[in-house]
Amino acid sequence: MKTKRVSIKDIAQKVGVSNATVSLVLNGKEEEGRIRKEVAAKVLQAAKELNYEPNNFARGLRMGRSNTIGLILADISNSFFAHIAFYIQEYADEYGYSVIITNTNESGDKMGKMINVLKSHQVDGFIIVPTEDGEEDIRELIDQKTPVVLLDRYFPHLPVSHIVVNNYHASFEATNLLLDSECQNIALLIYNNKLAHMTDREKGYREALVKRNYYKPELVKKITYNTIEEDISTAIKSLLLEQPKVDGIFFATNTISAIGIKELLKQHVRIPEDIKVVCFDKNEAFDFMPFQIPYVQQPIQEMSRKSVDILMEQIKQSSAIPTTMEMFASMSNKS
Amino acid sequence: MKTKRVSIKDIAQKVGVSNATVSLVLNGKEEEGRIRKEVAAKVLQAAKELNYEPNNFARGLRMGRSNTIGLILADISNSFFAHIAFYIQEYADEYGYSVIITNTNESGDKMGKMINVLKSHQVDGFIIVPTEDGEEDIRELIDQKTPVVLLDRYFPHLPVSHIVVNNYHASFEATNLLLDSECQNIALLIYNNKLAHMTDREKGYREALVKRNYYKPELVKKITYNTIEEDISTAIKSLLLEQPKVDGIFFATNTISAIGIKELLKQHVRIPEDIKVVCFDKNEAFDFMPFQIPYVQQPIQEMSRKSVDILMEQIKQSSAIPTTMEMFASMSNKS
DNA sequence: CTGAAAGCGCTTACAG
DNA sequence: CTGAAAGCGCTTACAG
Repeated sequence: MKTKRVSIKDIAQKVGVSNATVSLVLNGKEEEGRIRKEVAAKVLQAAKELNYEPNNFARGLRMGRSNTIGLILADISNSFFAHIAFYIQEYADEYGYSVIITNTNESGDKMGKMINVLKSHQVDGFIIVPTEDGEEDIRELIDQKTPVVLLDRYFPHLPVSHIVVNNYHASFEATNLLLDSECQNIALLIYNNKLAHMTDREKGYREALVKRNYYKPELVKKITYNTIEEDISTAIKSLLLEQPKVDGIFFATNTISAIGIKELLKQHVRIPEDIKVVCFDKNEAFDFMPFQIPYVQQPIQEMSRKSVDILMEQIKQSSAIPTTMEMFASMSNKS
Repeated sequence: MKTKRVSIKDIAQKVGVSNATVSLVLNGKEEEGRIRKEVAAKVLQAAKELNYEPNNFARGLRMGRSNTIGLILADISNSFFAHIAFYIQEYADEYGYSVIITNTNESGDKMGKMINVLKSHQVDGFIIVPTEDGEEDIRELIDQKTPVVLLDRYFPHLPVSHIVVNNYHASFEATNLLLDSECQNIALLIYNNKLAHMTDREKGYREALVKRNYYKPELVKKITYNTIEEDISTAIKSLLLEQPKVDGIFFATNTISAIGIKELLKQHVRIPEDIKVVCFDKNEAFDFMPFQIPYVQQPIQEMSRKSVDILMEQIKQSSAIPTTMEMFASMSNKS
């Protein structure tokens, strides 16, 4: 059994003042409440002695705010998102906010559920990496005027703040990198997924190739998240049979690249001699390769910070216009 | 501005019953409160129509429970811990609990701070991967009778539930694996850290070697977390100068192994021809190596589940005796 | 079978 | 400069 909580009342009794005075002092509003310095000191002293800890429930109930934000990630075990979680927590802390992190595993059902869980915890706002079929859930949040910022992914028709990289541009650059190294038959492995950040990536790839007349639709392989291993294996095998030979591959995500490169090695493809490779996002494993793998480097830290900043903005002034930030990624080999 | 919240009172008014009735129905206590079926149906109907969402603050304030547990990790960007977070969230959900995840980055100061943050959120209990200097903070929690379960690490003199693998045994086995492959000069890279799980690992290594008269203290290299890159690089370089030549290395953690292997490759050491390697915990990068790396495989999923089970036990029956579980890790190459 | 009422701990407008 | 009091939304013992 927890020992009985110490409440403001206990402090008030001990010092011999009213609850109001204690509350004012504890919240650093002595000025405003014009409390005498000595009284304030006594209160603080007593609070420390009694080991007082505020009850956030009572406070939240009264104030209608929780000083907590909900972070909904699509896959917490992906290092890209794990780092995002890490930074967001850091920055939120600077605002005096804590973060409840939850995970959807790319399931739309779970996203709806997580939103409800977090709502019932009275979070003041959301930072969400939405799932493919999550548009309706996000729309509901907006309708309810809940502060929300989307991160990494967005829905083009939804008036909601979002922080993303310019995926089109990043993919265009990544593809150009392959073109510049003399590749002519460049494949793309990408999720079979309607989210705009994904279609933007495909578009960047396509336009870079079209521009040089190298675009071949049959070299675009779509991967389904739930059957990722098999799909990638099948895709790679089929690409290796193509004529003329595939000499470059652009992997459109972190996870796809990890599995894809593994499969290439398994098929005894030499990188980069046989096939050159470019990836979206870094994978830790790249460090261990005997060859260098260029990748699109998203500014994770800045994205995290901005998403917190914008959310705080929205929480403060409740009528905020959606703010959108598109950041530019850099290529790992040029920095 | 958020649209005004729908409260129990609104439902009560709409249906024409009292708050009590609504509350009973909403909590599935119609039986207990012997509410008429029709009334219950009406209430549920109205709740749905009004889009009612319970206010957890009011509930928590009233009940003195939050149905939330606090998870404090030492390093959320380490995939070992990221997976733990993932599973704990899953299992907690089965109990109807949500999880607030926070991160200490191995800093004891931050751990104390996080405990306070979570307390102020009225979590019902803690699952903690403690930092080296966190013993006092944990002791305080115990003194306050707060339900707490330590995970992955523990303090031998603290009467507190903990779930760990038998680190001694796992390291003993790992070292034996090297011995069985004819290694005679086996080095250890391990954190310079007094936590029992670390010293147990060193002990397992040492005793396996002592038993065969191969123990050489100079082959044990201590790494400091904050200067990990330099320390490992220095350690590896110095090991490569040893005579007789080092022919095996045991890396005592996930992160150490990742950086250590990177350094070995950089020094053009061939694995396993020149030096055989065994690691504690899997690193994703291992999949990409042209060689197999045996590693100690902790039962992450079971550890996560047990830690939730035990915490729930403690939360329910508040006087619970500390429960300790020591699980056995397996070697990756034997399963 | 259902309602009226108390109270969880806090903050804040108001009165003095 | 400080206190008394209301009220946030819920649950639950009690009365009927």
